[in-house]
Amino acid sequence: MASTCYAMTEGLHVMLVDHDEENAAEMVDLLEFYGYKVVSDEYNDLLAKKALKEGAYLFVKRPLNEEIVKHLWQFILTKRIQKDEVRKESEDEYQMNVDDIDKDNFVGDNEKLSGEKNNVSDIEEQSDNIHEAENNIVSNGECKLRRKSRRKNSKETNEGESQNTTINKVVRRKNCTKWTANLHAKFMKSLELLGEGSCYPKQIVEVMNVPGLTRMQVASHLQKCRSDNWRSPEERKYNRRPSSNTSLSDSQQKNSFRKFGTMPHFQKNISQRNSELTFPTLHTNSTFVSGESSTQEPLYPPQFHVQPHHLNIGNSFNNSFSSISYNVGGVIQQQRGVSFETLDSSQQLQGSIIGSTNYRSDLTLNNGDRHTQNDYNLNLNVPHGTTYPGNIMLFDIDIESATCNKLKVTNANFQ
DNA sequence: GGTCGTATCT
DNA sequence: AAGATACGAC
Repeated sequence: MASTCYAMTEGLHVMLVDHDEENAAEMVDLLEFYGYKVVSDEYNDLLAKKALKEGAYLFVKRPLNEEIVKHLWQFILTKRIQKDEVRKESEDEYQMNVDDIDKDNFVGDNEKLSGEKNNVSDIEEQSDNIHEAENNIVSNGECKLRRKSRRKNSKETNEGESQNTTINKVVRRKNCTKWTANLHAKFMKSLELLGEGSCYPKQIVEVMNVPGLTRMQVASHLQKCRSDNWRSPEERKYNRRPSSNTSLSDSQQKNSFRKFGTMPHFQKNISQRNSELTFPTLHTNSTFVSGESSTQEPLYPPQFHVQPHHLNIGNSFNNSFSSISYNVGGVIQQQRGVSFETLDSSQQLQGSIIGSTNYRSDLTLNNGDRHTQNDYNLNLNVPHGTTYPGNIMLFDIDIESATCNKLKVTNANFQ
């Protein structure tokens, strides 16, 4: 690789989709020369605006100028640095709170956290989602250890060997997950999919397929919903509920027997909320480099429309997407375990070629032999005998982390 | 040892 | 009061 910027572009996985195979091949060559994978198509100001608004890092007019390609990484890196700084600030704030609480009790744990922070600051190798996930994992792990430790100490206390276990009683609360209407809608839809009697937190987490969202968080939310003690932020804003008569009192809960896998009984506004899950649609050809969405924004799936022959291009990025499997010409069916992105895409974009990326922890989404656990799936579902005008999008995909779902890529429709 | 539902905490 | 955590049960 002759480029001096190769060191900077090497870690950036960019995906190119173009209807013009020949042109795409050239672009691939050029971008690969600089360590990317890429594309381009018609330039459109409105589309550019929307793409940028939707989180694209850069909207590039075709043909790609070599200088732009050469320095493409700077746009991505700038965004990443900005996001990293914001994240670091919030983490510092969080760390201050933790220090206030823990001071002397959890020196070891704080050191552990500091280690995490060092990793977090490494923007070349890490991304937001994986950080959230890791933080959760660490947090949960610590929680479990604390719990076991407390149980053990409790046991010891009962046996008269230890007298003071309060040192382990310090609780470090992690940052709260904001259950937005959108996230809740996803949650509710997963409940619908799983069905009455099968609504278990673990399954819900898997179906929701939201990176960083933990089973415990879902369980907590499920508890709130089952007792009808959760309202969307909008509802909270406009009508404050008088002290609850609707939810079960503690004594009532104690007296009732455990019901496993039950679905929350309240279903209001589900359809309305579901509408928030529809994805932005563009009706022009496009070329853009995708960015990442913030954690609080709706999780739009990466979607793209390609011609079947783009799979040839796909082969060109096979090498760099070794963990990605392709499912060509398949029909997306509603089935347990399939993420909503796929379901919604199939429902909304019938007859279209749909590509979506999904990060799943342990569920198999397609029949691809190359699918392995903890991999990304890239499904290109292409109706047979259909041709489409071209479209080009650039995805910034970090294979080493769970960034895929955070990519907010505006899909485009071609008629 | 993992997950569940419920109780309790912040 | 939302969301995290603790905890006993399975």
